[in-house]
Amino acid sequence: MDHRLKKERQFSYIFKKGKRANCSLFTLFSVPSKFQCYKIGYSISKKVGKANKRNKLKRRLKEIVRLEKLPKPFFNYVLMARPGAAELSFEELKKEIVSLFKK
RNA sequence: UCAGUCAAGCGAGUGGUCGCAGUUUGCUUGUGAUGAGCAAAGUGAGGAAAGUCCGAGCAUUCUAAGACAGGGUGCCAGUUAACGGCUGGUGAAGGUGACUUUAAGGAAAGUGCAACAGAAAUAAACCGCCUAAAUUUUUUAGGUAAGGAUGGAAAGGUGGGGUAAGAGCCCACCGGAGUUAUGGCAACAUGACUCGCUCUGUAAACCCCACCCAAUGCAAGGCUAAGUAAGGGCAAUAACGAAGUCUUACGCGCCCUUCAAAAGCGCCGCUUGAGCUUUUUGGCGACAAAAGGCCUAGAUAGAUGACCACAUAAAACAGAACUCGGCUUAUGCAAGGCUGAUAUU
RNA sequence: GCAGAGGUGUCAGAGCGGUCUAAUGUGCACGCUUGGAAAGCGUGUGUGGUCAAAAGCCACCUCGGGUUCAAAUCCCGACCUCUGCG
Repeated sequence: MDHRLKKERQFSYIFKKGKRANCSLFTLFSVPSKFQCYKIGYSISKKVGKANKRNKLKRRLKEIVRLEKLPKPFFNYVLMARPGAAELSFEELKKEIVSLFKK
C-alpha cells in the first residue's frame, strides 16, 4: 500500500483544515480520514537548501517515519520543514520528529 | 628550501541486514486503453548533473521562393554534425623568467560625439621670438608653430645644420606611406628603392564591408476515448496560411465553444547514441581512419537512506528530467614538467 | 524543465556616456506656527576612508573584469530577487 500523499488538492486541503503541531524546525499537519491506511506528505521549501540537501532531508524523514511507525491509521499528515532542518544529523532529526508526533 | 607557472589524472571503495525506482523471468489477477500484486536475478546520478551563455540533433507551425527589417560573428590556416568552441601560427600587450592575455576588419564612403580647460579641437597667433613703422609708456602691420600654458589628444619624434626669428627648409637615425624582391598555403616577416610625409580619437556610437541566421522549445508534439460529431460567429475572386513587414507562386473556407472526467505523464516521445572503451596507423596538435570488445539511470510529489564490519573510514562543491558538443562558474586532492631566488657540492 | 524582467541614499523612484555622480517624494533632525499637537511652511540630511575638527579630497549606483580621455549608463562574466508557461 502506498502511504504517500501526491495530489496538489490533498496538500492544500490539509494545510487549510489540519491541526498543527510545531517545533522549532518542523510543522506537522494532521487530519482524520475515512480510510484505514494513513497517508503522509513531505513539504520542503527552497529556502531549506539546494536540491541535494532537500532530497537528503526527505529521504531521512521517510526513513524515520518507516522505522518508528509513527502515523496512526485513519489519519492523513503533511510534514513541513523550515530553513535549518538540513543541518541536523540523523539522530537529532529522530528526536525532533518522535516528540512532534507525540503531540 | 621558498616563491611561482603549466597541468595529465582521481573525486565516497568492498561485504552484509532493512527500505526505494526501473528492467528481465516466473506465478496470480484486471481494463475502453495503459496495467496491478508477489518472488528471484541483475542494474541504479556528476565532473561539474549547476548557470542556461553558445552550437546541433529531434518535433511542430499546408508548402515554396525572394526582398526589406532584425540578430550574430569578425587576424590567418586547420578541425568538426555545428559553433561565438578547440588546435597550430601571426601581430599587439603584460611579466626578470617559465608563461599568460587578446571582440585583433574598415576612421582616405558618409554622419554623430569629444564635457571642463585652453588663444585654438580639425583647425590655430593668447603669451613669447623676429622684422618694419609710428611713438618712445607702448601701439600698429607682417613673419614664425622652436619655447610657455591647457588637455586624454596640439599638427611625426630626437639630434645637427640652417635662419632676421623659425619651419622636413636640408641632413642622419627612428616612425609612416607607396612600389618591389625573397620566405610562407595565408595572416605576416625580412631586405631594397621611392616619397619630406596636411589629413586627432571614438565603430563594446550609428554605420560600411565579408560571411551566417525562419520561429518556437519535450510544458515541443503525438496516441486511446474522438470525428465526415454537435452548436455558434465571420466571409465570397474575400479571409486564412513561416508566428516582424511586404511581394509572388501555391493550397484551402477560416475562427471559437462543447461532448471527458479519472488524466496538469494514462501511454508514446524516453534512451543504441555525431555512444563508451582497448590497440594500431596518420597528424606538431585539435582530430581522423581501421580492427576488436561492451550495453551502462529513465523518474513524474520525482528513485541512493539507516545500521554493522573491513588497520584508520574521515572529506569539498553538489542530485539526471528529451539527447549530445563546448563555454562559464562552484569545489577536495594531486603525480610530473618548467622558471626565478637562496644555500650546499 | 523552458522562457523573460530587474538590482540606484532608510524606503519608493527618475537619470541611461560629460560640468560637483544623483532629480523628486518619503523618512529623520532642527526652526517657524500653536495653549499643546496634527497639518502647513522653511533649512539641513547617504555610507566609508583621510583629518584633532571643519572644509576639501578619494572610493562606493549588487559584485568582478573590459572598451573609452571619461562608465550608474556601453560590452562580457558571476550573484541575488521577481514574473510567466501545463
